[in-house]
Amino acid sequence: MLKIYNTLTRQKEVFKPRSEGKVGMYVCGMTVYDYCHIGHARVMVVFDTVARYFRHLGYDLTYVRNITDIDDKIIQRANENGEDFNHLTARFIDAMHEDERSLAVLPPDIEPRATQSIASIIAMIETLLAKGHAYIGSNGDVFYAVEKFNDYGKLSGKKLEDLQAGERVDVDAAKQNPFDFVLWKMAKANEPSWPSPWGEGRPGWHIECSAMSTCCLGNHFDIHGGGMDLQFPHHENEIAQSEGATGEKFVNLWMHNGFVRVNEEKMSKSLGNFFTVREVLKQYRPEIIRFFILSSHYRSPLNYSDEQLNEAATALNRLYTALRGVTVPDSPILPDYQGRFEQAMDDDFNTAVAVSVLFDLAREVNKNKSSDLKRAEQLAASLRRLGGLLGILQNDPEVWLKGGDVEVRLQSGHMEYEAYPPTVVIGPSEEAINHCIQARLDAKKAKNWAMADQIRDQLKEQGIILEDAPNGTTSWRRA
RNA sequence: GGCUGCGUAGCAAAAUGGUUAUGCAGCGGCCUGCAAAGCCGUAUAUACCGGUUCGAUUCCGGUCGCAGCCUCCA
Repeated sequence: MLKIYNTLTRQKEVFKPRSEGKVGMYVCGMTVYDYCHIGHARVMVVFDTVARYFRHLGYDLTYVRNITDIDDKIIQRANENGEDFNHLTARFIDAMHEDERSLAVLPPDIEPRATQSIASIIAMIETLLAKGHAYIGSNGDVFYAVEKFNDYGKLSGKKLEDLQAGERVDVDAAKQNPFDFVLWKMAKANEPSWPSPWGEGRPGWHIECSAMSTCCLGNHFDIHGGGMDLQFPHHENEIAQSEGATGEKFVNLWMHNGFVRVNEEKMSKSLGNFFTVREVLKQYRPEIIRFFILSSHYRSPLNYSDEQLNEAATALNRLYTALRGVTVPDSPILPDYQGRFEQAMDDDFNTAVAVSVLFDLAREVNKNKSSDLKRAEQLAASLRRLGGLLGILQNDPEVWLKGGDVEVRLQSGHMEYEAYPPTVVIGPSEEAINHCIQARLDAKKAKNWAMADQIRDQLKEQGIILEDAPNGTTSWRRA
């Protein structure tokens, strides 16, 4: 029985789809004026994992994640670069897809873009005006009137009278209430714009999500997700817009993931303390990042540091080490482990516990390797398949363990969405390593332990760890 | 000021009204020429103060500390 924490009710609820066996899920995606950072990666990985699990449970899922490809920051950045805004967003959409692909994030079913949804945005604004939820301000912009929506604040638990308007930013004189927000913004000279009943302009940020989500999934759908910081005002405003326009309930269940932090502080663009995915990828392989994200619960804060990433790498090595040397048959997942795994995931997608099941499985594989190979193979198959549900452990173990430090080369620009980023291994070549291993085997045969140990130590300094097997062979991996 | 949420062993991170989380690091042992990996065993915990209870880390109240939102932000 799947339970999910609902921000709207502040508790875990048994998930009940609106329509038997079907799920509609909308997640707020990126504003594409820069590269994705680890915080964005968390959203992608978390909701990808949610999507994978829904499908594993047999739901017919429609996963929609939008792209905001027009807003003030995009215009500003394009101006700074002396670049057409369409060109700018195209570049960063490509880059985002590369990052996603490297993190084993499966593409959403629908990826609507604001600039391709202008007609439905305008239609929704017209409805809001007609119903008296919106007005045209003195500057020509169309605003949403928050006071006309009784439930305003129900998601974030805020009351209009408690909010501190103008505390950090000047209040726009064109607004009737300081918390009214823009639905349609009039274009200044040389700004990108679209024709509308109110003049040339562009949509406000919040309206695009209301328009795109209801357009793709219907007026009322199951799940809406995004980062914690979108709770207010973005999601609050989406509710006001959508419910104001349709008169129907908008979303049953709101999911919000926690922040990635750096030194106990939110990683964010404005603080400038962010690490882009491609930056981190220079040092860590993508699966390590994914594992790092999944090793804590999606609603908890996640502290980013080298120590954490290194630990994730070590942990992942342990899982791959268990898989090493075992032929993994195409057998079903062992029921007891599947049960434990699902119990964890059913509890609000508790990936941390799900991962711990993988470690238990790894121990059992290791234990049975020498005594009961058949059993070990079955366990390994379960380990690999359960890992697959989380989007990890799909590499060849030998290849993974020989991978070590790599440089992942992303080719921004116009790479095929499907292409996996090529990795470049740092350190001695396989040929050189094998040569050393042979020399050491000879030394061992001559019982020249000093020589054998010296060779091993030298390799270790270069990040190569040797492991002697009982049958006299030596295998190696990169640290 | 208003509203969220959090405080678990050396580190990270789950869970639970009474019973092993898990990973890394540590300690002891097995294995090994010695290692590595693996296996077995083992230590260290629930911010503080009250309350409810036969029993609380878990529920309730308070204190302290931390983070987030109340501009844009995943």
